[in-house]
Amino acid sequence: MTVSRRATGPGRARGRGVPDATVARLPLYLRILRALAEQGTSTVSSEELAAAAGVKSAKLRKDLSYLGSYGTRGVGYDVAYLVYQVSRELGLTQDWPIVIVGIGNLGHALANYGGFASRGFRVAALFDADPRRVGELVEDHEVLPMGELAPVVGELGAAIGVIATPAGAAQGVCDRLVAAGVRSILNFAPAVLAVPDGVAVRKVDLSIELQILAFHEQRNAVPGPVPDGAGSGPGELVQTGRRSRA
Amino acid sequence: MTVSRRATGPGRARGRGVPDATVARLPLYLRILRALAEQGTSTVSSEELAAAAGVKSAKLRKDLSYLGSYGTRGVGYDVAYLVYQVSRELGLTQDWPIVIVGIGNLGHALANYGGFASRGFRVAALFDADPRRVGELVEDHEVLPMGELAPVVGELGAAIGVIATPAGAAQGVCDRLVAAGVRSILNFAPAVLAVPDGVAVRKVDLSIELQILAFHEQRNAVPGPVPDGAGSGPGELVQTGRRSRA
DNA sequence: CGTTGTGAACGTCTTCACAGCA
DNA sequence: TGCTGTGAAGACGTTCACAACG
Repeated sequence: MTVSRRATGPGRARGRGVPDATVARLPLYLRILRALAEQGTSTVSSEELAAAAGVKSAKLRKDLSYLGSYGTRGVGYDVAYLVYQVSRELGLTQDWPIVIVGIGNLGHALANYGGFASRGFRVAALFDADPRRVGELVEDHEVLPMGELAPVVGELGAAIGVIATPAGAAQGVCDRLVAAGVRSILNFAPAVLAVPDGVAVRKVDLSIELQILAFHEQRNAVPGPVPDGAGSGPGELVQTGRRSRA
Repeated sequence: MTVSRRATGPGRARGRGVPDATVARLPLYLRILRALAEQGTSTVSSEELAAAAGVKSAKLRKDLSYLGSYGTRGVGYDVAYLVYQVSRELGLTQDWPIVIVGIGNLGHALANYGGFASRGFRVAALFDADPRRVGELVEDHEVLPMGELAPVVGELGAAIGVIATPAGAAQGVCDRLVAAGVRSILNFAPAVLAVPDGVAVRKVDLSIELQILAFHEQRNAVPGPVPDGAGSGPGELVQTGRRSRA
């Protein structure tokens, strides 16, 4: 499914073709590796790194093995080297200008979010359809009218767009982003977007997340103590039980 | 993994034990069903509903089959009835008071987010550690100091907590929420949380979402036109290609 | 000796294809 | 006839267990 090249014959190819599930975990590993680097740790074992990420060590080793053989047996992984390799695999060695459409409460929060810049993402332009919001200054950026979207996206070479509009406006905004050349979209609007082949969409739906938790609560409220163990991964329903500090 | 009861012997049990992947899609189906109901549609086929959700019809039918046999062969599903059944399965027939900790940009946006109320979630209290924010009025709620967390959570009977603090504060806030009786946590802080067994955590990491899109961009930039088809589901890397309107 | 890297087993999720029913 | 519900097959992801190796 999706987008990664499942390559060369059986058993997944040499180097190319990182599984989706692995790609979804790499940013987490990267965050932890960076924290380790900052605190001066130069080497880390799969056991330690896995514990910090909340996954099993075998999973972590298999994930990293798709990128190459970057560890040293009997020793572990060199933190700085691994940071570089993971960053490169994710395409974070370059700068990604992003545009945000819909500068309401959420759009504001996203425009101000500090976590982007440190990962190679630069909020390059903000757009809103509401004339009353156009011209407003948000974090060094003037909110632009929708008419400016195509020319500005083209000029910036922005490949990633964020939709933070109401649901009703999302598809129209999506179409305009795609027409302007955006090929990756992060959608916060509670709407299913239709896009042409070759355009990637990821969605974040806050209400859906809560509903999944409600399911957990309801199921747990009925029978008594929780009967299961922990699990991990991006597709998992919920994470439960992580005894000690990460 | 996780939390749902995988029950009664082989082949998954009668009625009980909805797979995680299915649970994660139910809120999406529910949203579409509600929209259909509002526009007066009384019956829908698996094909139509699946198209609107961006999944294959067989997947949708299998998903719904875990809840019971609520369709009519040769006809389809009764929209209103299905809305009720899905809501019940998700535990949305009751009201869920939620508390939000960390009323910065994101916390503000969450407190104001309209999508919660319509799904049975009620923002019941807001907390912040910063004395300058305490007392502030956000959407009918006065921001409370952290000292109030335990008593207020207990009084409200809040089972779901949202963490929107900086990463460094997340684990401490999490511990206090758990101590106060919260059993489900939605974490927006970029931190891996350690929780005791029986507490469910779901995380939303905005920066991770962008990094996954960056991976897609980088991979696509190299070889040329996108070589794959579409896919769907909550664990998927990215959704690509959804030709027509949903 | 300790830790990585990985083949093989296992479990889960998706898709196919069609039997079964209204 | 048309659509649902589902067994079976296949794809994917995780875990185990150990060979390979610094």
